[in-house]
Amino acid sequence: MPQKDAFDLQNFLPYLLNQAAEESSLAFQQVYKDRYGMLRTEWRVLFHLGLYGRLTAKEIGARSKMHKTKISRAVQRLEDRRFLTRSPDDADRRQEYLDLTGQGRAAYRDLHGVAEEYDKALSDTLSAEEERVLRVALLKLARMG
Amino acid sequence: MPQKDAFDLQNFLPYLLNQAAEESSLAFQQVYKDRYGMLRTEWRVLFHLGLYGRLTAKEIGARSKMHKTKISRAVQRLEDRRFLTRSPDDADRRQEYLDLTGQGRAAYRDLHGVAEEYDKALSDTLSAEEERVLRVALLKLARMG
DNA sequence: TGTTAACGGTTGATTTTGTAACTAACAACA
DNA sequence: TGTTGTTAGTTACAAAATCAACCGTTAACA
Repeated sequence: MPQKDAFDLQNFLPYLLNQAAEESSLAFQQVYKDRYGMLRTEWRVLFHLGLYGRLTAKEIGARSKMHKTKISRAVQRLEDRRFLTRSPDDADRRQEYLDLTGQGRAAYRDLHGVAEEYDKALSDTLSAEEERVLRVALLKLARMG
Repeated sequence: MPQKDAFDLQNFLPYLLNQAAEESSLAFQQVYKDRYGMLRTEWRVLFHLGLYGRLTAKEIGARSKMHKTKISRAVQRLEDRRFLTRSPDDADRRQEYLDLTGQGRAAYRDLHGVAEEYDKALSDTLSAEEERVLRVALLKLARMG
């Protein structure tokens, strides 16, 4: 009993967004995994530190909306692999500052370049107007702007 | 050493898509989880069968791009909970046909309605033109059209 | 036919995530 | 100060995703 129905999966925004997100992250994911053995959470933490400099785990959480346990584990792994260091905050000893190491900054610069190129390649599959509207709409849906 | 940089995370399409996808699936996820104890993979299998009728696991894989192990386990769980049944294909005994049970169809109809309403609510945060362009762009990025 | 390769689907081991409970430090205020 | 509540971050355990190896069937073709 196939339902001929106007509303199918491809019209459902959450599904559509998920498919587009998955498809569009695939190739980039491969790069940070192959080159640096990183997971998505680790790449995100690295990017935050590369972009904004010294941050605490909490600040990364506020910006990225990742859960604190994810961040905690990503920081742990990045520290193990010498991509970042921690330093205690003497004013509030519950938290610690995170800084990229030289190696971390090198990885960040490398991946940042790859991301920028990759973003350009994706944008090139769209018209200028499509791209502009897409970014605005996504920001709204992600409630980031 | 904060890098003042034009290209930050919020400009990176895969990141933006991920954030929008996550944010926009949250509320709907809650519904199929609370009402039917389903996971995302299970909801997807249910929807495919509800929309297109009898299918094999392989056909679901081709349409949804989910990995076959995910589908296998989702089918297993849906069968355990009496949302679908399997029948052997005598012409090719490697595969089996999947059909929703009455209970499965009822769950599908319910969730389909919820999805449609939810999609409408999401669309309402966008202008008509934004919505139109967004859907086209997402289909392109997901390589579905 | 007999052999080999490919296919649909499942299973098991490992990795990753999610949820809750926890520790240590700080804050508020009697 | 002392008590109570909150916060930053970690850990333990359960749930889920991933990956490779696997089983039984079918296809290809010598």
